[in-house]
Amino acid sequence: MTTKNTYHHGDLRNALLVGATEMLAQEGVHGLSLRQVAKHIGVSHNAPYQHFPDKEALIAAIAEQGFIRLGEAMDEAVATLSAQDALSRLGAIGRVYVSFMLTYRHYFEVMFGQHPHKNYPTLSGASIKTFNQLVQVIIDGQATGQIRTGDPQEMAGVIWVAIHGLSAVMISQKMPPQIIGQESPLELVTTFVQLICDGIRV
Amino acid sequence: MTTKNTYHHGDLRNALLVGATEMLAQEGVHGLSLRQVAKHIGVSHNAPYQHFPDKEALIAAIAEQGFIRLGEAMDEAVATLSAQDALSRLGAIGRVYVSFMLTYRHYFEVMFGQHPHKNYPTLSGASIKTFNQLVQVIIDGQATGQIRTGDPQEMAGVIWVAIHGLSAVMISQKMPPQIIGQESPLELVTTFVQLICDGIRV
DNA sequence: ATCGCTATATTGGCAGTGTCAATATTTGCG
DNA sequence: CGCAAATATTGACACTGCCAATATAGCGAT
Repeated sequence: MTTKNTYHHGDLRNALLVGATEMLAQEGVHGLSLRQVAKHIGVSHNAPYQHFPDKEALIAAIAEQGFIRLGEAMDEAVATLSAQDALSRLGAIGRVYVSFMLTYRHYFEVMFGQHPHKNYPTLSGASIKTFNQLVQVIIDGQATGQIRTGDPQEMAGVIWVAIHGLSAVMISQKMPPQIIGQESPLELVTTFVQLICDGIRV
Repeated sequence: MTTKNTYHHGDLRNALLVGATEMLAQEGVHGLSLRQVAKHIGVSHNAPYQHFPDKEALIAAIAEQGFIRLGEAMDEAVATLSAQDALSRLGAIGRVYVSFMLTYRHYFEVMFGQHPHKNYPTLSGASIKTFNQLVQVIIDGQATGQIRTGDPQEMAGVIWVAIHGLSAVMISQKMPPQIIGQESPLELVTTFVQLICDGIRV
């Protein structure tokens, strides 16, 4: 049933994804090895190449899953909050985003990692779809008059980019330590979102 | 003089840094190989280990240089603008930051790349120093009454993090393509900085 | 049922990598 | 001058991604 025969695994592509994600969680993207994943699953070191042309392609597939899961988490966080309360929704999204990245920081590495040039259409499709969820929250907020008029994509962009930057900085642990570690990460997100909403100028 | 003898290069540590930075610019961090750098310089494949315990240590040294150079560029950009004009200064810093990262995107990979755990004190020192330049601009802006009161580090944090996120998104080319490519990158920075200054809320 | 085609998986091999150990060369100090 | 420390070299090992050739399984058409 689950394992039909030694030959012809039957669900190798998925097993590879799961195994690679698991290994990624432990070793990070740097320590992710196709051969190890294959060995862990119990197939030969070349079996993965039937389902992914590259190591990079496997990584892209993991990244795609990451965007999908992030989108689901954002959906959950927003669903419980009224569309009337756009600012709370933004805060909730921010907290979900950061905590997602901090929890599964291997996803972060892979979702925004170093493979910009090549084209993975389904990956970029997933990322766009997730981003559009945030845009929708902005649009709703404008409809209820809580968010000023203006291009919602641009505004969503600012928020996304700021939250993303915050995650990046927290994960890399290389940037302003004055900021990191001062408050709890999630409180920090709330502070940031408020600052973005209110602006900095007097 | 410059090359004394075949043995004992004389300035290997620096030559390694230069060579590795060069190769990084061409191949990216993924394609950076200690052995290739050594060969390019003309030393044996193990010579680097006299000056860097790790490949990671070499990368950390490059990252440190990156922060230093970024700080210098920020200094130049701010120097020509009056302290009275805090908002222009912020815009200028944002543009310098993004254009630095876009121009030397290998630096970006390395400055914020995947080596969070280990400790490289001089690296983190360099990054803090650079960040503090931005904090100073905020403080000046508060002194002249252009920026609202509040913890300058927190405010600098928002800006830094947003600009950093913008760079990250632009480099990874994986996120909202609705945003990227719409305007020129540097115009986009200006827009973003304005949005951050003014806030999003009505 | 069997033939054959295609998808799937395997073995073997290659060039390249980071790093360890042992060795060689040079420099500089007593 | 001599010798220890610093610096560089050679050799080796396990590991990596990926290519080529081979083997096995599944499955529709006859």
